[in-house]
Amino acid sequence: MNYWLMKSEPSCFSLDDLKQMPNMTEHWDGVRNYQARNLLRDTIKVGDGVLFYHSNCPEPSIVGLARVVREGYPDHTALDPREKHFDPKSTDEKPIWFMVDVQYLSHLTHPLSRDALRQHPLLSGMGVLRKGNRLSVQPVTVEEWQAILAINEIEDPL
DNA sequence: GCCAACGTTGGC
DNA sequence: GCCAACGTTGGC
Repeated sequence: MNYWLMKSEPSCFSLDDLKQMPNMTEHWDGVRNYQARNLLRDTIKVGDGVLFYHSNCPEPSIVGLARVVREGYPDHTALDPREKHFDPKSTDEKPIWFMVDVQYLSHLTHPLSRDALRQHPLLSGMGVLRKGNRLSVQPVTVEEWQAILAINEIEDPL
């Protein structure tokens, strides 16, 4: 069991959007960074926990929880020329980019802003706070996961 | 909108 | 293989 933080711009795809999908599930497509790709393809497993992070918005925050319900498979949006994230180097035979499916679990009653994370002794070291960190999928420790659950007074949903 | 940090590209 | 130029990310 591993834990991950996934970033999304709420103007593009928010936690509410995920909740409103059929089965509250959506594929996490469009990642075009090799380090994140490797995680999506090789490391992230069904049942892993996901912290849903809103980036590039007035108050960037961890806003909710999700879980992985399908493991790495080719990102079809890389194969479609009409798609924004189309990549001509990726093919059906040799896909370059991968995605997983994530399912909505819950909103946090106390979303955690960057300031809130910085002020918490167990969360101030989180990767998402590091300067220049642009990884859109990044690992979270079990301590960080549990601290966030404790702050929100919720049982581990996984 | 600004700009720093980072990844990628491509000429050499 | 180096490195400058460029595009993107993302906090502020």
